[in-house]
Amino acid sequence: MSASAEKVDVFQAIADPTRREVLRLLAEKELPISAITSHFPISRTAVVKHLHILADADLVTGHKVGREKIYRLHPGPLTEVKQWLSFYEQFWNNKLSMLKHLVETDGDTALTIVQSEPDQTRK
Amino acid sequence: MSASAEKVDVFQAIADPTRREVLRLLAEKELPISAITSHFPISRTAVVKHLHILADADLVTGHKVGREKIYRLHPGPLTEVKQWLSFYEQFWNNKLSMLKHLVETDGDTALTIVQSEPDQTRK
DNA sequence: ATGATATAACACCTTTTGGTTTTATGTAAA
DNA sequence: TTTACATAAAACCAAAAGGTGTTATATCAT
Repeated sequence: MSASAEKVDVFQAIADPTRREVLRLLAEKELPISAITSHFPISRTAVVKHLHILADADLVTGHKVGREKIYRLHPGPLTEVKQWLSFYEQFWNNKLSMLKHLVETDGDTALTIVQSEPDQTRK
Repeated sequence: MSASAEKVDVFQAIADPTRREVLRLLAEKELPISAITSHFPISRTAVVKHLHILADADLVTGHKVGREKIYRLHPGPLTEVKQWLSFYEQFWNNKLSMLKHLVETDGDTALTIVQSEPDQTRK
């Protein structure tokens, strides 16, 4: 519920490389707009727009100190991304990923496991 | 190195809700374009564009079988997102996050811990 | 061969995005 | 009280995003 309160999706907020870089900067320490701007080749106005988007996604918060507006990282919403990702981790954590997921979620799957006899041709 | 080979950033690829839904569908099983389209209220052409973006981000692969083009999930590039996220996990895993990160990464930080004298005005 | 199906390739449209410059406002310092 | 600084707000712009419809091509089934 900042100035705009327009609810930006966190996935969209982190889609832009400049905004990700802003988050990285703020991870080190909170910074006023001018300090953030000095790290980029773009105008202050453009940086402010990015900050508003990040604020609307609740990824940063800003508070005024004197004539400066200090922005601070607020990483909470990133948990949504983490949760989303966790669903896909099963697909690279083991080779049987697809099959495993099918078995676990689709009760109607008729899955026949063919148990091979021990190889008696050897020895 | 698909048809377009235009290298789409994975963060941008997953920014769109429709594309995330496509990934979720393909997580269950590989599907032809028509089957994917039937899950959305948008045109086939629009779906194909989303698939191309996902393919350019290497998140899906497509192969032709007869007259159908079958798309399959290829979750590998999501590790990039996971790595990016892991950097920020420290910020919600413990309360001292900001300070801890500063101490660990900035060797030049002159951090003075002011040890207060026991309060002798009391008692 | 013919017709239905599945995709591909275009051309086009509207809204959003990421950027600019300009103008105004509040605060600190001389 | 000027002057400089830091931000805010507004108008504007080009390009990209997300969508549409049309047309063409390849394949499967009759």
